[in-house]
Amino acid sequence: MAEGSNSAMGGENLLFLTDEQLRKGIEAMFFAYRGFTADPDRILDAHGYGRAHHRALHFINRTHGTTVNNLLNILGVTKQSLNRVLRTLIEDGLVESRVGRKDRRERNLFLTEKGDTLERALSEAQRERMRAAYRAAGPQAVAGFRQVLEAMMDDEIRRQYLNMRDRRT
Amino acid sequence: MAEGSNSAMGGENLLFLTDEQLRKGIEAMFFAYRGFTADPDRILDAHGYGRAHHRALHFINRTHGTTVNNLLNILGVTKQSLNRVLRTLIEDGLVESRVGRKDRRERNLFLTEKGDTLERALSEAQRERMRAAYRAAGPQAVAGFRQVLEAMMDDEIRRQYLNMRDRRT
DNA sequence: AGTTTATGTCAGCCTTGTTGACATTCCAAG
DNA sequence: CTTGGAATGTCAACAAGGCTGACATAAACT
Repeated sequence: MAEGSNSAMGGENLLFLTDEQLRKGIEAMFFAYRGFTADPDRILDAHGYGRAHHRALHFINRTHGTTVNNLLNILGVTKQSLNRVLRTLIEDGLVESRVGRKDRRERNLFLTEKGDTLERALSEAQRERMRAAYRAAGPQAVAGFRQVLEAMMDDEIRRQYLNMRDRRT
Repeated sequence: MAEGSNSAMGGENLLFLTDEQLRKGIEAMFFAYRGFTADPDRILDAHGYGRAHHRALHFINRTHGTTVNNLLNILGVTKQSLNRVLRTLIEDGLVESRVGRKDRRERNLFLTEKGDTLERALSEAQRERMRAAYRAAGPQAVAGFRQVLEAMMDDEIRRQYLNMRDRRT
């Protein structure tokens, strides 16, 4: 089923992909990712946090009340690594960890107002860059952008990604 | 094609960009980048190298005979950091450092055959994923993908990126 | 001759990833 | 009710790869 999608373009020539073009795409990913993280990095730095904190804040905000285990799966790091970050966020009063009501072994994670404020600042910086890029590239491009990115994810991850709010545009 | 993309082409054009959509794009970047680096990471690991080595190999291959300084600009790290990586690559016989002919203070960097072999293995893994993603998404999407990524880079970087072989598709 | 540039290198620090070991809590199956 | 195992937290140790600062050379420039 994955095949046959080509026909969509009226039998158009199906991607002549030279190594050159592919390498160019690879470089585009590399450089764009740098830009993508540059703005939040500056804000984080001013607060004494790193990218790991940003990721935690982002996904806690995304899925209010998520458990630690769920967060581990999404982030793809070890619990020890996440825990270090999480601990400082909790100590600093950005994140609240509540004992689960159904299963009291679990902890449900929430942003405090303070945490929400920082998350908002970080994501606003990032959204602003994304918005600008989208504007510069146009609507057609935006659709293509998402399609390629999604196709590039590992299967397991893509499922999680698609299940995260907003199913399909 | 129906030019102008959407319907509205008037003044404040197109793109209703909800925060939701922007956040979704941000997550797509995050997850896709993970997939993007997953395959090379496995190969690198087997050789006892890390992502930093991959980046060095990639750009030395891209611009044969580049100087250390040039590489520093492209990679955006300190010379100490690059040097650590470069030293092991030279010691292991993957990279050759020749004294500059015009200016003998400079070192020109080249991949040895061994270095070329590894670079090829790494980039082939990455190109394969990129190729698959492109195929799955279609030609339109590919163009859009590159456009958005380029718009997302910092200006300075974008210039370097565009000047790197293959000027514009 | 004196200054600047390109590179290398030593030392030390930080973040964020890893493993392994172990304690605690507490759900759920027997 | 006991117990196995899941979910979580935490301690310790280590590695990669960023960073800064200081200093050494050699070559080029003025």
